[in-house]
Order: sequence, then structure tokens, then C-alpha cells
Amino acid sequence: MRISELVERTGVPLATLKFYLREGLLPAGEATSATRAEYGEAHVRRIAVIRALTETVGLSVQKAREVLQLMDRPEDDLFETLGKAIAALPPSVTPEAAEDYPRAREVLEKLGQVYDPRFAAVAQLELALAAAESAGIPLDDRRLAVYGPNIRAIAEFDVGSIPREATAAVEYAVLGTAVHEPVLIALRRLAHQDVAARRLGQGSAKAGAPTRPRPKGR
Amino acid sequence: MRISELVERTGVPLATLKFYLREGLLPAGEATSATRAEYGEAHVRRIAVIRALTETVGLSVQKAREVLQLMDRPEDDLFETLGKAIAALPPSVTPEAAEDYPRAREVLEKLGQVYDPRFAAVAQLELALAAAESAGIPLDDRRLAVYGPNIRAIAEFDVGSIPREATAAVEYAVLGTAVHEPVLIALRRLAHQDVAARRLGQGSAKAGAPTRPRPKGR
DNA sequence: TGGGGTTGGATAGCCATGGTATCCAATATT
DNA sequence: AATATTGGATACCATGGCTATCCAACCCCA
Repeated sequence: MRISELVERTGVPLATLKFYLREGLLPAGEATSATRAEYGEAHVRRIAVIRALTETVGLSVQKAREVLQLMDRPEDDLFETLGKAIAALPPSVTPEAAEDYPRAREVLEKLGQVYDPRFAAVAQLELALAAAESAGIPLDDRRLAVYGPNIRAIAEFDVGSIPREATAAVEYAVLGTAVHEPVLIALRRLAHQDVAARRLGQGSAKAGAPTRPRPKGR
Repeated sequence: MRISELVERTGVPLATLKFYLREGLLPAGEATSATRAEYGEAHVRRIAVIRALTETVGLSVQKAREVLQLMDRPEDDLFETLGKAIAALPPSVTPEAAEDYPRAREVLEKLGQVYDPRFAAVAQLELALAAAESAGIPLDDRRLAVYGPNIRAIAEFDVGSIPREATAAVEYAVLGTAVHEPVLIALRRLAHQDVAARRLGQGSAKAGAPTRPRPKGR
């Protein structure tokens, strides 16, 4: 198909597609002449992934490119590839070698997980813990005792659902890690509402409080 | 204390503090003269919250202001306040009244939770589900059956830990929802690594693979 | 064969965001 | 009185993510 059809299929403006091409997020179509190139279904899919990464996950174009490149040509080691992909995910932190992350270390020890300061997610955790702490809501043991196992159960499932086949695995793992994060966040926010509504007994019933089911319509 | 001391205490540059004052994120100190104002511990804390909200949670200055204002003068209804705060959290979506969110509705029905399209988090969920779907990894029933209960357990704890006192409750609830999100995300990413390492048997042991504990040092 | 409608490719512009930097005049401080 | 700080206002700037415009080469259809 031609680029104009890509525009139609994806709803992304032409100027933006050209921008993605320029930035190397989207591979060029197969040139059939100097002024014509052929695009395929792979391009349609790629554009969806780009949008998911930039709009939903919130990656910058640059970070999105890094992640896409990893998905295109994963390195030998799946862990390494996944690690690099995670490093590109927000909040984007580059772990300093020779740096120590005491809060993260403590948490991981309590969870019985390995602590390796070279891992981007460790630096990310440290940052998040420090922020929570300075905001006045540190992650105490009781909370960790709840968060840890439940998150782990989720992660177990995630890993279990990664396909065996190598190339697909990288793409699936990277995308799954990134794309399901917003889903989890939204689910938690909604669960907060629901739990709060039930516990506090539909609270101060205000003008059609958003916590009670309403008959049907809209 | 004077503003220069605030700079020292928080490590935030003077120009930036002035910027926060201008933007209404940080309340002005108590003016003791035309060229002097007195700041207190509350300001130090506030700055920490601002940084957590903008840097860690990733809120824009404008959204951060909205959230802070809600924390300062919560409205009568805690649900409404919390709902508005959540609406400011990324990915910032403004739910269109009269809009339907089919994917979110289906998920919530399966979870036995109330579906109310006026809720920002519902729109956020819809967006996240749509993104996952178009990226090729839809949220299927099996995954939902794992995510749902585990996230709910987390939410139960979260709500249970909100203090009874009204004004503190809002601040705690809003901050807790926001600042623990990055923690949960980081924990999941790390759990992925850990689970993957154990399952796939420390994988292809590469140069000091980040999945094996190393003796001790650094 | 010719002419309108696409293309690719390149370049320039635009707007919002999140700061920085500079000035200034009014004080404090010593 | 001399020097250093402030508050307050204004101007400036870099980055990011597009968006717009041009152009010339084409294709396709008549």
C-alpha cells in the first residue's frame, strides 16, 4: 500500500509519519521508484506499537527508538536485551556503576530477591522509594508485605506467558512489560474507588456519587 | 528561614523556587518587609512533594498545581476530591461525558466492580486496554484473572491505611496513590527479572549476568 | 503524450514546557 | 555608609514533538 493508505488505516497524519520515518522509528517502505514506496501490514502494526509506546507508555521519541531497535535486533542475551529495554522506560534513570541504592537493596533483601546495582530497575526503585519517603509516605514493612507477593504473582504470570520462540519472546516481553503497566495502574486506581466505596459505605452520598451503580443508561 | 536557606535545605536552585512561587505551586513566605519573607518547615516539605509529583510521578507543572490545590483545600466529598486528583494523574485523560468505554466496562464487569464512565480512571483504563490491544497483547481473561485479585489486594491495603482524619486523609490518599505507583512498577520490573532468572535457569550466563548474586562487594 | 494528483525528501517553522538569567530597587546587616 | 540579600518582574533559552511548505520526480489515466 502507499503511504496515503497508511495514513487512512492508522489515523496518523502524513506529516507525523514522515517524522517517524525521519526519526528512524518507522522503517522505510520498499521503494518501487523514486517517488513511490510500498508499505505493508507490518508498517501498520509498527505504527500502533509506536503510538502505544509514545502516547500510552509515555516514552520520548528517542527512547521509543531504542526500545524498537532492541525489538528489531535483540542481542544474544534475552536478559540483557530486556534489561536495556527497561532502562529506556520511564522514569528513565541511568544507573551509575559503583553507585549504591540502599533503599532498594533493603527492599529486595526483604523480598529475597537479588540486588544488582547495575540494573536500571534498581535505580528506578531507589528513586521511587526516595520520593515516597520525602513525600512523607515511606514504604513500610507492612505495605511491602502486601505489595511484594501480589506483584510477584503478577510477574510470575507475565513471565509464564512469554512465548518460547526467541525472537518473538523479546518483542513480547518488552511490549508486555511496558504496555501492561498503564493497565495495572488504572486497575489500582479503580480498585481504590471501589474498595473505598464499599468500606466507607458509599460515603457522603453526593449528587450521583460516582461510586454507586446507576440504573442503566449512559 | 529565608529563601536562601530553602535553597540549601532542598537543593533546588533559587531560580527554580522563584519559578514555583510564580506558578503557584509553592505558597509565598510570610513577608516581614518589602524585601524579606519568612519560610518554614511546611515549605521544605512542600518542595519535596512538588519534586515527587513532577519528577517521580511525572506530572506537568500545571497538573501538579491542580493536585496540590486539591490537597490544600479538599472539597466536601472525599471521593470527588480523589477522583479529581486521579484525573490529573498521567496519562491525563478527560473523560467525555456521554462517552462509552467498552473495553473498560467489560473488564470492570468481570471484576464485579462498578462501571461509571464519568470516572477519569475508567477512561485511562480504556486507553491502556486499547493500546495493549493494538500493540498485539490484549488483556485476556487469564491475565485479568491474575491481575484483578492481586491488584485488588493491594488496593485493599492502600485504602485501609488511609488515616481517618478528614484533611489528612485527602493528602494521604492522593499522595499515596501517586507516589506508590512508580514503586509498584519498579517492583514488577524487578520481579520479572527475578522470576525469569529462576525459571530459565540463570539463562545464558553472560559476563556477570545481572541475574546472579555476586559475592558481596558493590 | 500530457497533465493532474501523489510521492519522497529536505528544510523551516511553531508552540508548549520548564526552567535560567538578568535587572532593579528596597532593604538588612555590619 | 557600604555591602549583600531579597522579592519581584521580565526576558531569554533549549528541548521536544510535531506541522507546514517546497520541490521535483514520478505515476496513471485519458
